[in-house]
Amino acid sequence: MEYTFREIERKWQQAWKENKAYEVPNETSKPKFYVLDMFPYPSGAGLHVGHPLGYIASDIYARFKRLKGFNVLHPMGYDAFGLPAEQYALEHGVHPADSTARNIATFRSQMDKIAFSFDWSREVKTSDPAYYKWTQWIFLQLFKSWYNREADKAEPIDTLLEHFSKEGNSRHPLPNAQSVIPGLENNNFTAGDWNGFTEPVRQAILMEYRLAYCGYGEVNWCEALGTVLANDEVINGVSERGGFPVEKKRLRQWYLRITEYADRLLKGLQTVEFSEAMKEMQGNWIGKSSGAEISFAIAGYDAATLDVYTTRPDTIFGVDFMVIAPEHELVGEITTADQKVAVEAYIAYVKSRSERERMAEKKISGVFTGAYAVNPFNQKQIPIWISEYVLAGYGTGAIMAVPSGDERDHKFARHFNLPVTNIIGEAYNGEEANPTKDAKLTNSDFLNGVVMREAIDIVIGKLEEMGIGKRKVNYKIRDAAFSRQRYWGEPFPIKWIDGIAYPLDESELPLELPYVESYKPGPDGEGPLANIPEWTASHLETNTMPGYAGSSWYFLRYMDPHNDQTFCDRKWSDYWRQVDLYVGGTEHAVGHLLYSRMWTKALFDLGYISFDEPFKKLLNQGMIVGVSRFICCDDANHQLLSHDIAYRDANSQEKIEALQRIYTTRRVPSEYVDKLGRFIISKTEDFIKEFKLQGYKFIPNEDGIIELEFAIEKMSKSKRNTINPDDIVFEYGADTFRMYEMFLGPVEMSKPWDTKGIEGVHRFLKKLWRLFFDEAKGKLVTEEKATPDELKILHRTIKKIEEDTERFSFNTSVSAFMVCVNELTDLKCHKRQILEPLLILLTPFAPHISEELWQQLGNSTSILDAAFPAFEASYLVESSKEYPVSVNGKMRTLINLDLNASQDQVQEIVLANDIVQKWMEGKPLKKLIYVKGKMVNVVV
RNA sequence: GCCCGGGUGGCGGAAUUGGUAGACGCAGCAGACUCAAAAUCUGCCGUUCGCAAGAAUGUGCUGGUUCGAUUCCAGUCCCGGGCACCA
Repeated sequence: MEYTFREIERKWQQAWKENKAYEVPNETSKPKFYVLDMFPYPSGAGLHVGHPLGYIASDIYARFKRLKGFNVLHPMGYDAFGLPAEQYALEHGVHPADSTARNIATFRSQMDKIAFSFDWSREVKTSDPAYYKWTQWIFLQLFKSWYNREADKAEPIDTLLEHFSKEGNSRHPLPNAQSVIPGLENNNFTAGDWNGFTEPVRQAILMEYRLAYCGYGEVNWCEALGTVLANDEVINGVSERGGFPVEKKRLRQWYLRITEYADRLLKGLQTVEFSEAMKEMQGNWIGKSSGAEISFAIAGYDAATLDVYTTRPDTIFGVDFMVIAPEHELVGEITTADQKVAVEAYIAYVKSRSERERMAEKKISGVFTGAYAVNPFNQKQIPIWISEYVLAGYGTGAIMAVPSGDERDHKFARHFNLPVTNIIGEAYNGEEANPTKDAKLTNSDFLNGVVMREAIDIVIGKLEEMGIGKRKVNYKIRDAAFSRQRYWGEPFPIKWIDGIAYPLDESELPLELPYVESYKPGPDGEGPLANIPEWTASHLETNTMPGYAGSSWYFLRYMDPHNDQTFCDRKWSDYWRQVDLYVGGTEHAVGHLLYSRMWTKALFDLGYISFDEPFKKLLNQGMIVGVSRFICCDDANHQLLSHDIAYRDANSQEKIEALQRIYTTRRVPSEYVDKLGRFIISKTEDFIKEFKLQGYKFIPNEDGIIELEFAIEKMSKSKRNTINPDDIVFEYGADTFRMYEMFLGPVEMSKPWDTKGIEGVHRFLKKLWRLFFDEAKGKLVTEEKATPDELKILHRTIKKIEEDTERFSFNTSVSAFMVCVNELTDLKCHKRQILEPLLILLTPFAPHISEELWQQLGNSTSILDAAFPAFEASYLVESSKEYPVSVNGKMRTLINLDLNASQDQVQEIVLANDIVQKWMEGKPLKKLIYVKGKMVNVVV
């Protein structure tokens, strides 16, 4: 009997489907385990071999946990709303709903061929009204909540109303001190004020507290995409999708008040198992820094103080100038008449520069305002400058510049010839700033001789005493822009009446996205929904939610996917709780992962779930990159040459360079390349036709082969270097494909796809098959009792696979199978006692062949329900009495030492001494060291 | 510039975390079976010297700790990733 993988795989996939083998009950006595993949965005390109890497890893782990007796939730779905589908719609006139449905069907068929153990009965699609009903519902909960800083948690807005009507906002000042509320003189009000406010004023105030709120703000506007983007969707001044320019624009936007969660998002990182790199990235994004806010008096100007934020209050005597952002509110007021022209010119110049220019050039520029601040400790007058290197959006938009300690301040001082006060003695060399915290202060009045690190607290204490400063923590993270001027997203369940946002009633959900023929932008930066008369007539919000809305909570919906009464019954979220293992790429480090962590915390605060971190352990899979091939091309002579022919004489760098001037290269799509990376000769005609190379001739080498050059690149449809998993599965089977992807290397690592290596894994499965069947003799399996050597092989393998799989080392697991099968083949071991447990071990990796052989052994139930075999330590003890000995630190040989037999160390050493002495031909032994109970080291 | 990773054969990668480096696989070489091919099997496969047994050397580089270092420490050079006027 042969290993007919296509037939076997089709048969079992069918059987598992019919038996609903992967459906997971909520009600069971088993312990739970939740393994989740980041669900895909169903793009039109379909899956390539890089995509399933993480899915295979998580599938193996899920199946492994199932064998170990867990009730494993392992679902899959689609992140179906989003920009690309709409871009595609605009370009091709296909409705996003249609193209998305078609793409999902492709994804599904590709995934089915790889035999993932997903419970498809729990599938979710974020664009499904039954799903986004609850996305809208959660949005409403955020809208109807505020963050109580005293309790450090979100609460329903009603509790805030209670505070307001009893005591105004004295205990709960506006989260954003810079907020401007029309009709409210300053941002503080009493209970009496509150009760006297009109409804619009009250609503405007409440909006400033809501966790999901609408306001005007500087946003990242992308003209080409016609929408606003979140900070994490903008990279180096261009959009992540498409690379279009992004500019700052002031627009009405919805936001999530994620800043209120900054500290908890940071602290929560300590409770989850994310990679250090991932924690670092999130930590950077949140960007916590602590220091002080200091109010400087402005000479001759009493109306306001100049407030700066600094992490280094210890350097206060080194402040040589102040710098404020060009947008700073005081600019107009403090600028002296002399400087007015220069300042206005500078502000005009700054406005003329785009975000990108600013970032690309980093020119030192600025202008003096003519005004002076006063150092509160020594009354020194400090000039106030304006420069674009100070950002309006961070801290107070003003800094105290300490050129001896800060590189940017130092450059600025140099550029404008400002004096530099040295407050760190020899630690400052006069050439460049030294940001140390460990120097002793000089020129610093009462701080002279104090180490800077310690001076920080002293200064803050003094400032607080004087009432001109306070300890302050700052974060880089900004509230997340939550609206898109787009069609293909969740509509906001909000109605605008007389400028006030009213939430829809829960009974009105879902607010369905209307079907439209055109996705053209609406008027005045509004979304396409503004083009629909019925929509605007009902005063509905015309923006839609961003792509990350639906993905911020989908892991909860899988627990209770068909519930139409609530987003997820508390009973089931209490059972499944956190995702135990979350697998996905690093690209979502500061987007999706941060947002879903915030939503989880908010839902936790509001009492809807019982945990406040969604993902317990995060495994980041690497990318599988492609190998692109290029053919050497001699355009002058119309020849396409085998690489070795073209570069035959390239024995020096000069010659190589000379040849490179003669030849160019042309990209060869993967379908023209064989497994060994050579051009497939039979396709020359097609290639010439496709790339319009009429008259070109192919020049193979002596062996009739056309060798190609290669480069490692990211797989992409446009580069035509993708490998479709369907093709691999067709040629080798899903089991081989699964094992090979794991065998390539650690899951976390990026690596190039190399098709030729897959043969080895395929050979392994055939070899395994031959332990059970011989083509001529038929069934080989016997009921004979296993020998100790065979048992040793089995139990060692069980131990290794269990340990390696538990620590996600799937590549070494696959190797362990190969070693085991090689050894059993050598021993001609065909015993059921050995082979049956081996099949169970293999099930997570290669489910089809395992199930087939399992049934062939006469088992009546599915191997999916088998129990993971336990190893017996007794078989693992080394039977050999030989131990390695090192002499002078070098491992020399094995000698006959019975260390296990004796518990008495002295006896062992004597024994070793004896033998080693003999072995060393009488050379004296100076020292004998007993190490680790198994190793004897001798120093001569 | 700052912060994380990582440098091991021709290649992908192992090494129980301080104990015989190079498992497993690919590629390569030699052989068996075969009319032949495929498939399968066996042996060899870091470098240098040697007919061989064997010896020396070897985990980016330079030092250090140790009986013993791919593993720990210091310095240095490369490669990959992230952040980047955040005061």
